[in-house]
Amino acid sequence: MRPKAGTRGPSRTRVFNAAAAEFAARGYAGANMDRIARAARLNKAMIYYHFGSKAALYRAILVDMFDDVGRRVRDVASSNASPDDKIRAFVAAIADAAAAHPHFPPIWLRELAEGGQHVDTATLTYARNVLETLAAIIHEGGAAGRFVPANPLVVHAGIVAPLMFFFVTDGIRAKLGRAGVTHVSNITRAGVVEHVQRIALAVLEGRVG
Amino acid sequence: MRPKAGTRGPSRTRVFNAAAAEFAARGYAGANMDRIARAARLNKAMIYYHFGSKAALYRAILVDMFDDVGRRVRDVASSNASPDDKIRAFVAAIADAAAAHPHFPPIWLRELAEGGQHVDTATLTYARNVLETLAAIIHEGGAAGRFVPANPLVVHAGIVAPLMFFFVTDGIRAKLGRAGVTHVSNITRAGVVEHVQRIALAVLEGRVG
DNA sequence: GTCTATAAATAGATAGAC
DNA sequence: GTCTATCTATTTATAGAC
Repeated sequence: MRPKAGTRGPSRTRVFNAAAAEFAARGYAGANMDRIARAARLNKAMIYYHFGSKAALYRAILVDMFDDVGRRVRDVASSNASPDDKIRAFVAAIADAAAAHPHFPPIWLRELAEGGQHVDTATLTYARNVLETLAAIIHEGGAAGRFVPANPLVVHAGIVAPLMFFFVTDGIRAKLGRAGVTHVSNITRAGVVEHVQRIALAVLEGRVG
Repeated sequence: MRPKAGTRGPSRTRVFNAAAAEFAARGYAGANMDRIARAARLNKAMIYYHFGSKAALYRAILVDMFDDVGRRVRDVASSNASPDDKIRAFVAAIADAAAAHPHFPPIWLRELAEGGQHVDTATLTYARNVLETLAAIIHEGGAAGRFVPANPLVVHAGIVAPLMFFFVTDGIRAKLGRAGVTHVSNITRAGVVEHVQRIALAVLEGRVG
């Protein structure tokens, strides 16, 4: 197995982490190589020494992200929990991955917004595996007579979309709170995860209509 | 040959439409003033003549977007439909606004991803009004004994997040389809809207847990 | 209102020393 | 592996003619 990004030498790791933060905050086009170099406490030439180009650097971050999510999700599917618990664990796994890689939600959201422009075949395969894993859990639950038939892509979107929204709207929720909107502060990560788990199960168990 | 849609009308409108498409496709930083000018079949100087700067042009599009969504949503709330139907109409209104302004979902999603960096006070007020309108409908349903208490922000996210995902993932869904993922083609706008309506009502009527 | 031409700044990428 | 210096292309923005 390829070593995880971040274990391959101090300067490469520093570049990787600085770049992840920069891409998350400003997007691919908005990201600036000079700023990444400064944040990594290195010079710009070192970025090109380690990664070759801005695009390659970005793709390395994408692959690292999906690699991790994929691993977590596969662990869930290969456990011998009940289908219900696997769905709960699937939701938790996505949330855990997002919490472990704070740059993940903004980067992924932007990638969606631009139609997966920077997603190469390798990255797409990782993303696809996450989806297929969920599909397998749904199928398993159907075979066990616990789930009704459901489109895996729709269920997936119903899980990922609200979670990404939650992780990404910290800043905006704070802005709304300062603008006088109530109900802002009593939204917690655990609460959102539980909410999403319940909705996913209600859908899969045919309790929504 | 007839001008392309979006290049008709007075020059200010042409700039506006071309810019909306460009910002949607490439984000604020990725958008290019030359490309906007070409798409509007005008020269770049005209953009500055009409809007002054790239940032001002972008903000004009943001305000226009939220202004329209706000109008549609207010119409829903001020009708005398039942709370259930108002929720259904609220969901449909968001989807209609997104369909009427195809640039809306990608721009909004990116804006979320960067924490509302380009959202000024005016835009925030529009966004806030949409939320308060939903809160009012929820409150009304509660007073009528039809809805259980629910956090409006959570309900709002549960509606908007999946809808935005749907509108924004056309390209990626096509990519996934070509990569062999099944269940991709039988996702329709109407189906997603109905799904989201049902989930929102299931949540508000206390049927999810 | 509309255009051409260009200034001024920025940013991705590379050369070459150490 | 790390650095400084720089090349080259791109891009926001403006000047000024018509």
